[in-house]
Amino acid sequence: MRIGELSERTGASRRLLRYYEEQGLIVAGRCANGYRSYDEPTVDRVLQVRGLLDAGLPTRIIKQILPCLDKPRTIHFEHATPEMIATLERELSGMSERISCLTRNRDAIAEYLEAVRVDR
Amino acid sequence: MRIGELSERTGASRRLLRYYEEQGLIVAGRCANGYRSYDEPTVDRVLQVRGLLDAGLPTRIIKQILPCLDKPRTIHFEHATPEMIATLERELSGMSERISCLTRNRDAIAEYLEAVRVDR
DNA sequence: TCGAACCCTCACATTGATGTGAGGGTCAAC
DNA sequence: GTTGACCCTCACATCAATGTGAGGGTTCGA
Repeated sequence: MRIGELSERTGASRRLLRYYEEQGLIVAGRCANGYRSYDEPTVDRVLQVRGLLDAGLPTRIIKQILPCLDKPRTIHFEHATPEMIATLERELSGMSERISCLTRNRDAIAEYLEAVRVDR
Repeated sequence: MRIGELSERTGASRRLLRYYEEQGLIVAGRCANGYRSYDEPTVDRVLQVRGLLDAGLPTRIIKQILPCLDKPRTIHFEHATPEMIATLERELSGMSERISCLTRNRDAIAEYLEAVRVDR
């Protein structure tokens, strides 16, 4: 699959896909003519990257933890260095915090909407 | 309270607090000498702003929705214009999506850590 | 009255994630 | 063989959120 199709299927612009590659988040093969070539799993990969980015993780961290998260869920122990684990733990608690904060605020908004709706 | 204390109590740099003010996210009174002066509730306000920012909302949206979210939980109906409600609904679903995405990824990380830990 | 520790504004720098455009190949169809 | 839809690299632009520093007041205690 070339970049155009990947872009369409993931919703990420071509530019962005090149950026992700530059950042080491995805890999692309090259055709004889220089065109990037992607395989099927890359679609999921991109979606996951976008999810993590959206979660507020910077590319540099995503790049680190991505190898642990790919499906099929093979556990890659070779990545499980102590630093890696520490990073994951840090991100894990950061994400949990973010989730609860996000949830709190979402609920507050929902509650507000509820109140406003009832009152109309 | 002056900016230094607010900074310490919220963890936001002085610079950042001035920025938030510039963006209309917080308000500051002024002492006779020109120093900014904050009241107690501003502490919570700043924390909430940081939460929302961290949740991925841009300052421009936060500024819009903040009036609806302040405690004490008075519902300000005057803000409940149709556009406001639409904005809130959009953000609400965006946040929900983000929450589930974040949760998925967090769980994946947790699972991985679990597996690695057990194996040691 | 001096210095430390505050505060102010202004303004330029940076980082991360993107957009956009220039200049230029590739390829398939017509 | 030309056109249109792709692709490439390079590089500059932008936006939000910050940092940083210059240049300069204010307050307060020793």
